Amino acid sequence: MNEPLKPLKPPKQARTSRAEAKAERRQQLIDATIDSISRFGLTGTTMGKVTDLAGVSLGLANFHFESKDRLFEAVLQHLAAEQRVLWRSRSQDPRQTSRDLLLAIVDSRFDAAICARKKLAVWFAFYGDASARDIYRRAVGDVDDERLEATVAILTEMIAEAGYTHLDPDEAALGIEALYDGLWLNMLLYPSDFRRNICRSRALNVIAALLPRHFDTTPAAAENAD
Amino acid sequence: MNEPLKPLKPPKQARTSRAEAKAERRQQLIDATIDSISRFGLTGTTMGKVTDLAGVSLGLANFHFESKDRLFEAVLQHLAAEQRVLWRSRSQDPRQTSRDLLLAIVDSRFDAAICARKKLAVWFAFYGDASARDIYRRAVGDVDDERLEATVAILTEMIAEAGYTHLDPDEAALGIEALYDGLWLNMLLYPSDFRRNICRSRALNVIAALLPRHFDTTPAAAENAD
Amino acid sequence: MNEPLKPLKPPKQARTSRAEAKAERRQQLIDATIDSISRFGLTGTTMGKVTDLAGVSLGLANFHFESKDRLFEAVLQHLAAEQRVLWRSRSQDPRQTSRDLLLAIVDSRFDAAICARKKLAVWFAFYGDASARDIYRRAVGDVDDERLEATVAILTEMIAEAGYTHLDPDEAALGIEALYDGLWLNMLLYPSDFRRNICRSRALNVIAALLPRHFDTTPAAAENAD
Amino acid sequence: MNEPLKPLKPPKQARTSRAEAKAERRQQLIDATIDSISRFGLTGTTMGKVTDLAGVSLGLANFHFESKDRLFEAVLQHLAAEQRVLWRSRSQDPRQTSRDLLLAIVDSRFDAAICARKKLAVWFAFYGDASARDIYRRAVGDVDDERLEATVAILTEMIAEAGYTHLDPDEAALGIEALYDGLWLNMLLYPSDFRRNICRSRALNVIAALLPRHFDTTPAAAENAD
DNA sequence: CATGAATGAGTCTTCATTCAT
DNA sequence: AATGAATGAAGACTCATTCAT
Repeated sequence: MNEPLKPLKPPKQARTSRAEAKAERRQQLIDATIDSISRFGLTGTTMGKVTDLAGVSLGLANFHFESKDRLFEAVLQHLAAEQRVLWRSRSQDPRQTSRDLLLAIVDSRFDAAICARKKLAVWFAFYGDASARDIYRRAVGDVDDERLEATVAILTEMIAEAGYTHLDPDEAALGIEALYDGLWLNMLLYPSDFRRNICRSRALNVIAALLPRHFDTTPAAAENAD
Repeated sequence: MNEPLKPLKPPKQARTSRAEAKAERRQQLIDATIDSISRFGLTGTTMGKVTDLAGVSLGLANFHFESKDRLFEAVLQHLAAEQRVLWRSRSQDPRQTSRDLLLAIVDSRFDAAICARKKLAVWFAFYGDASARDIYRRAVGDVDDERLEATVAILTEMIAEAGYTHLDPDEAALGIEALYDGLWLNMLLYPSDFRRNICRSRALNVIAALLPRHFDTTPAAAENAD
Repeated sequence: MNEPLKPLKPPKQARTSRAEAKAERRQQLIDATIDSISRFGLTGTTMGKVTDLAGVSLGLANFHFESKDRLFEAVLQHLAAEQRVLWRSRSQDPRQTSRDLLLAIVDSRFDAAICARKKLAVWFAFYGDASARDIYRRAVGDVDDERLEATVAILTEMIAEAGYTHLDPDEAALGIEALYDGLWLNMLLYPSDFRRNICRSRALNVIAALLPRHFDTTPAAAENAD
Repeated sequence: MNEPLKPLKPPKQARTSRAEAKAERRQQLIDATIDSISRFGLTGTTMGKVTDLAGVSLGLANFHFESKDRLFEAVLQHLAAEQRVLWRSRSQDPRQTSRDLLLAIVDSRFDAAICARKKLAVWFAFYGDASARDIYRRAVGDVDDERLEATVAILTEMIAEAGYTHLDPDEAALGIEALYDGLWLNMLLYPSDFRRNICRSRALNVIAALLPRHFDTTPAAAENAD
């Protein structure tokens, strides 16, 4: 418990410009914060631990971020942006079908870099803390909405294509998004039982049950879609 | 911000025996803790706030529970027991079909008393806090397992009844349980958009898609099952 | 650390009169206090620990003794009285020489029951605590003075008998009494290195050096005097 | 009783380097702790009183020393080091006889700076507190041993020089060291009756009785040796 | 830019004492 | 007599934030 925290990375490297050095410091602190939250929780994350992990002095965190809350906000924005960029980069091709676009969302949701255990811990730390929930909504509410709307649009198209009558795209989108969250929670709470790839195919299984005409419904096929 | 916290209940009532009075005090403190966690988060919940809300002196919390952690543990055990009792009481009748038994789980998961916003906040507070996760597992891991196993057993029976070949009961059970959790998260984060009944039927929609022979697949029918 | 404290003695025994039962309870609490101080120090001795060790309820200590300080005072008085009674009982015989009387003091100072480690711990606990020093002086100052005066009287006689000219009885008495205390401290701090009998003969060695005509000065002889 | 504690020294002085300022602060806190223990005992010494006496903020004590126990350890180390340095500085000269060397020990034991009442109180506070005894042994056990061994060596030489046959150097060393402790206790408990110089010569009287060939045995001579 | 000493409010926990039963 | 629930003041320690260097 009292062992000193080891910095995540070697102290310094060859710098380039002034602005880049500054951005580097910020990122260093954000990474350290993610690390700390995942290890000690939001409660247990102190400016001291963050700066220790980042290998910088205590004062520096308050210099780059105005306060602890601002630092937390930056962390969430970083994570949301990371996920958004990945998703967008996989949804660029105009030749993609609606099925491709839905898979792009699933794949970015269950990408190895995205749902690293550290990062899941951060998300749920903010969900779980009443006072941090405001930070959450302020920082990533828009990104959440954007992705949900995209899912609705995709499902609307798929439902039209398949001619389903019993499926409401809004309803289905909300159900699917909720499913992702639930699976993320499983990965966080029981990481050894719930590996990333298994959860991804589990999500696809449910999606396949909802949209049988677009997805082969045999488990084997779902695995292949990986 | 500094306004004094009002006690949840009138200070005292007609007492009975000494032991009952003690149990009453314990419950009073547990209720106050739930209230505090939902309002201020795990981070923001202090012994002082809890005892203020309970309308008792600061020292009493440490007298009845040995420490803050033990108090938290008691809170989780209370919540888990409450849900388990409700579920069990709805699964008593030997004439219930497997469909009935599955509905009993859904109904207790989305029961008004169970998913009161306060209580959802408590669950996710513990999910989200790294150090509280141990408390969570210690306090309710068994109950979680029990319910999951029951779901697997029910689904195994339903799959056999319906003759599905593409559905694995373990997989489906994990998916469904994850869905509940995800919907709970929605209720917590966006309570005005995600009302309890809507989430319940949203869960049933997905279940119906997975098990079409047991559940009518039209949304209207799902609503009726309420 | 958290193991429950076991009561020193079986809870109750056949009572006799009312007054005796009361005295018994008091002694029970005094013994428990000695035990607690020796194990946890004055700082670490709480009314709760004392009553746990005594196997009685918390309220009882405040019933028999008015406060913690009064309890402590009673403890010191008990210890001082015990030692005084032993010394007096060994100084009864009118045929005793001055040498015998001095030995009676040494023997009661290094009696097994008197310098049980527990009790040494209590003495030094009170010496060492600034605020407890008043309690100490109030409780046993008189007994200390009485024994010192007796020593001075004995030494005065011995010096006269031996015809020493270089020895002041007051000085010598103070030196000898200080020596006892120093040896007691050794027994307390390093109990395995400083056994009671060794310390007793060590005291006698110094006394023998001061009063060679009354005490054989060979170590072997000192041992024999035991 | 509630009068505010006055800082021991004027708040600030001309500073030098950063590191020196830090060491100064540490010493300031150690001095304040000695003051507090002597006035209020170990029990009555709180971090708040210490920092008040030092004229610094509460948090600073935990910044410089990790905890109350560490602070106490530092205090003992300081006192032990102070005494050791004094003794060593008086034992430097190679021309010193064994008698000189023994006097150097006595003189540092009864030096005005060393047995200031404040400091005596600290020593006995640690002797008397069961839980503090570990701190004591850890902090100064080695220094105690070193001085005892030196005394044994000196006595061995003196006994050889004088050709005593009845005196064991180990025994005599332990007796003499115990005597110092007992005299210290007198100075602590009854400061008005037991002044430092009187105790010093009282110690020398006993030493003279043990080693008559090295020390003149008349009281007057002993006083002269001051 | 960067450091880290310093502050002081806030939190958990302990504990002597009281008092209704 | 005896119990033990209840009180509330007090203490150790933490930590976000500031600021002189």
